[in-house]
Amino acid sequence: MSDDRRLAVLRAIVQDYVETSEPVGSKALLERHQLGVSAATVRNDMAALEEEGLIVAPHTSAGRIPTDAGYRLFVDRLSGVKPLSGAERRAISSLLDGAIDLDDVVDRTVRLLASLTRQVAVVQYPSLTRSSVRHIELVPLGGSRLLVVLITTTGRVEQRILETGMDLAEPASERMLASLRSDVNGATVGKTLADAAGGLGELPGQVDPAARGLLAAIAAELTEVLVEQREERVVMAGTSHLVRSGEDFPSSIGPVLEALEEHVVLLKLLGSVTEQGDAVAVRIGAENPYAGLQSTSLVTSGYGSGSDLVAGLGVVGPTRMDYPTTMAAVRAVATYVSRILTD
Amino acid sequence: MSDDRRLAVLRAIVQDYVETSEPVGSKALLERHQLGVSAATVRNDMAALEEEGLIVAPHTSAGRIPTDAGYRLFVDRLSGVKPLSGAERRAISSLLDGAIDLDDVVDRTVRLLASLTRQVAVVQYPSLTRSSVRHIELVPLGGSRLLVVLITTTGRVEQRILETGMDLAEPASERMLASLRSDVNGATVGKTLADAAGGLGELPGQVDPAARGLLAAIAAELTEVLVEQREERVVMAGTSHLVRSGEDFPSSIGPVLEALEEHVVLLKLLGSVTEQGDAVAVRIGAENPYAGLQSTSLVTSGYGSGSDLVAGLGVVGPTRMDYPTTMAAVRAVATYVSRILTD
DNA sequence: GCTGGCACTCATGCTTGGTGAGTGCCAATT
DNA sequence: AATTGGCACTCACCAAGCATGAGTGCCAGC
Repeated sequence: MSDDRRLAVLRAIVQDYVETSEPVGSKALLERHQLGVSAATVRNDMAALEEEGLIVAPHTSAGRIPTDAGYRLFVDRLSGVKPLSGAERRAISSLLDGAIDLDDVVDRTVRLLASLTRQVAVVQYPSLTRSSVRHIELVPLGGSRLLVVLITTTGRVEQRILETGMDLAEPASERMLASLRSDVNGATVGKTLADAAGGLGELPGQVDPAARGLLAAIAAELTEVLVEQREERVVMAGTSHLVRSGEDFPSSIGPVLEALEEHVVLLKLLGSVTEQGDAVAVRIGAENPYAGLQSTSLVTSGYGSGSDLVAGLGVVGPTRMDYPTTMAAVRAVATYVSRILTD
Repeated sequence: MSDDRRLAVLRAIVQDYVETSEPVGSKALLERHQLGVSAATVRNDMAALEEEGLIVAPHTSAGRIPTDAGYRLFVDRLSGVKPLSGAERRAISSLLDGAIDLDDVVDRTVRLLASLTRQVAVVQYPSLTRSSVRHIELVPLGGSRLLVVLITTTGRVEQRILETGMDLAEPASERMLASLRSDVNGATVGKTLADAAGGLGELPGQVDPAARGLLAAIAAELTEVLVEQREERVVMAGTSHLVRSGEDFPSSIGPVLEALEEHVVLLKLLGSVTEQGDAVAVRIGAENPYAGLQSTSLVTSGYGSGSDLVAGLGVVGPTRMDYPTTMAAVRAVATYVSRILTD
């Protein structure tokens, strides 16, 4: 019994099932693929594949559909990554090249990915923890309020408003603020965000005692932004594509939508991806730890400027998904966005 | 024939249909409401209501359901606004009081509104056009790039990065920047955003000729932010609730999701609302100009700090909606958020 | 103007029987 | 030992038929 042919049968089953969304039987397989053997032989192979847990029959007299494990094998060993068409490449570059700032890049990316894959696209904002400080600005507002602005190398801007309890309009305060500004910048600029938080901690000894209270407040605020990275954001597009592939979800798309709205979940999923380098990662069905996403697959990739990956992006869809095409699209978009961010 | 009773019948039909989501017949009506007349009489009234286009029968031997016009009449004349329960009030205040900054307020508001109404909630960020300038800051980045930060009275921060084409690290540039900073602020602070754009236009005559080019670039950038308000943002939550009420949509929830993803559409809808003061506005079914939302209703309200309304928030759901409760929730959340923003 | 009664309509749900896709197994062939 | 053709068998699916009953419109009487 040839292992090769069995795998060829699995590949054919996955391809047909993805295309037709109907369980595929031995006869249909023979018509659409040149396997060079008879239907009975294919049936024997299918029985073996079912034995190994790679395919199942939804009911007695129906064809087979791949299991999660079947898709996994397909992705790992049976599918090349389909190259994108020229039109698709052009669409990517022309759309993303028109972006005017970081928000716009992210927005265009997520929409592009959604329409390219016809699936739900998710893009994480370039993460704070992996970028470094470019500038910190202190801006006195009216009265005693102080605006703290943090600018990162990835072009992201974070701001917090701080109640200082002292009158910032006084000349003394202004001078103090100016020196604080240069001290804080000196202690942080160029460092990664985690290091910068440390740098701030060592500062108090060197500054004017009168400014210490203020510095402490500023440091606390910045540390919160820097370390706790509360503000990690994701954007999403293409949720309406879920409806189209609604039959693929056993119960309903409700739980899926709920899971997707829980941004914390998405961040976890994308976050774990960036640790794997910039390769496209695929998580299939129950490989996924979150209840609402048990019958979905994720195709994700890290992206970012230069060599350090700062965030993840990807696509969420039914396990019955055209993996080669989706993986190609995710990879292409990730590399293109990375290139744009590097400039 | 008593007009009053006919309207009472309409009210009863709307209430029952909203609750049971099934066409309501004359018999069911008698059981659940004390109308003091017989089924036959109710049937006569229903025939009259159908004549007026307020209700329809989906097919011959079924009860009646309200038309858009029927809901309209119900909302305008037949429904009080249901007061919120104490628990709901407490939930609103405790949840929103915990917010730490503007982003967080908006985020919590939209989630709160979604879970309170069990519908899709939409919240527009406080609009630029209706707030005024609190501060403008110019921050030189590395090389020749300049960061322009705009802070509004509503606490919103907008930033743009500008390629100036000159070396900003030079002492001369620094001095120039300092004077520009005060000039620009002098010409804009305290003005509404539209007026501020005008103020910037009059500035060039008064400044150092060497700085004119830079000023023009800054002014152009700010004008874009100020006037074109490109960055108006909306956030959304509770899309999974659409699935639950899926049967209420004739075709599918697909088009609805698509329309909701088109933020421009949402902005238009919410924008037109703020012109009507802070009353709760209801748009029912086909009253709505957008194709995807023809079978949905919107319940919206303006909100904002003090007397000037700066943005809209609301709820999107099927026309078969519990209007009194939804309107109460929207109103309560709008007033509470307004109060928070005013502090 | 209201009511009870009555004939009529028609969506819905259930049962029934037919159809066919697909399978598993076996004996024959290479 | 692997492959193949043949064959009996299983069920999901569909369409038709039928019963049910909710709901209606209309009419004659109060």
